[in-house]
Amino acid sequence: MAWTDERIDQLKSMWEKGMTASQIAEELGGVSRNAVIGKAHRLGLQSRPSPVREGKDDAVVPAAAPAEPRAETAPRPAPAPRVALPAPERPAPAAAAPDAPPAPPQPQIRSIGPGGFLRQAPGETSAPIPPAPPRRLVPAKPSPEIAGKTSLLDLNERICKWPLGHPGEPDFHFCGAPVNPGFPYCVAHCGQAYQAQLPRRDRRPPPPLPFGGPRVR
DNA sequence: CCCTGATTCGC
DNA sequence: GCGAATCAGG
Repeated sequence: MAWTDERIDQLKSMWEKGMTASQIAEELGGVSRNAVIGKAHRLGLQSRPSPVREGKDDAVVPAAAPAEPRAETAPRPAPAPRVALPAPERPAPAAAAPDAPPAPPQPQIRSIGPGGFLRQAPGETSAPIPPAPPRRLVPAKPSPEIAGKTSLLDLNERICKWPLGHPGEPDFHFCGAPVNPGFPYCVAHCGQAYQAQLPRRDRRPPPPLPFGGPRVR
């Protein structure tokens, strides 16, 4: 899959929103997590707190580190906080200071409501029209019967995909046991899914189907 | 084990 | 430029 301008824009946008490389890769499709990370770096996107990178630095850095061990990598400023909430408190607008320049627009005191929207500030007359916080959409759980069972959405490389029940039934789900490595099913279901091929002479011809079933070669 | 991002290096 | 492999940490 090629890095088209559109996909690069999507990558930039999602990276800056703070989505993980895995999420971005999944969303874009056709690329791996590593590809996303590699591309992000090549694009010069700002790196983010990595579990690896921030291993040390207590009081060590300011104390004795004017000498740069590596002159190549520019010093990375501390990552900005992902959300900047308005200051919790503000002094009243300067009515007692006639000489003071006009106060810059003051951030309103707002609180966060359920769902992440910004509540209207007290005394605020016009609706703030809160920008909906970017949220990652996740599929809703289909039905209560499926609770605790392995649904289609739970499938991955390492759990058994053997279907139990039938699609459309309320409790249709999948086995979910750990797979037999290298196979899509657990050991038990591999036993059902795969059968040793017998020599021709040992094969029993299938009984004739009443409706003239699929042709057997 | 699962996950994360960073880095390297052969292509 | 690309991304799998690898590293290193949570």
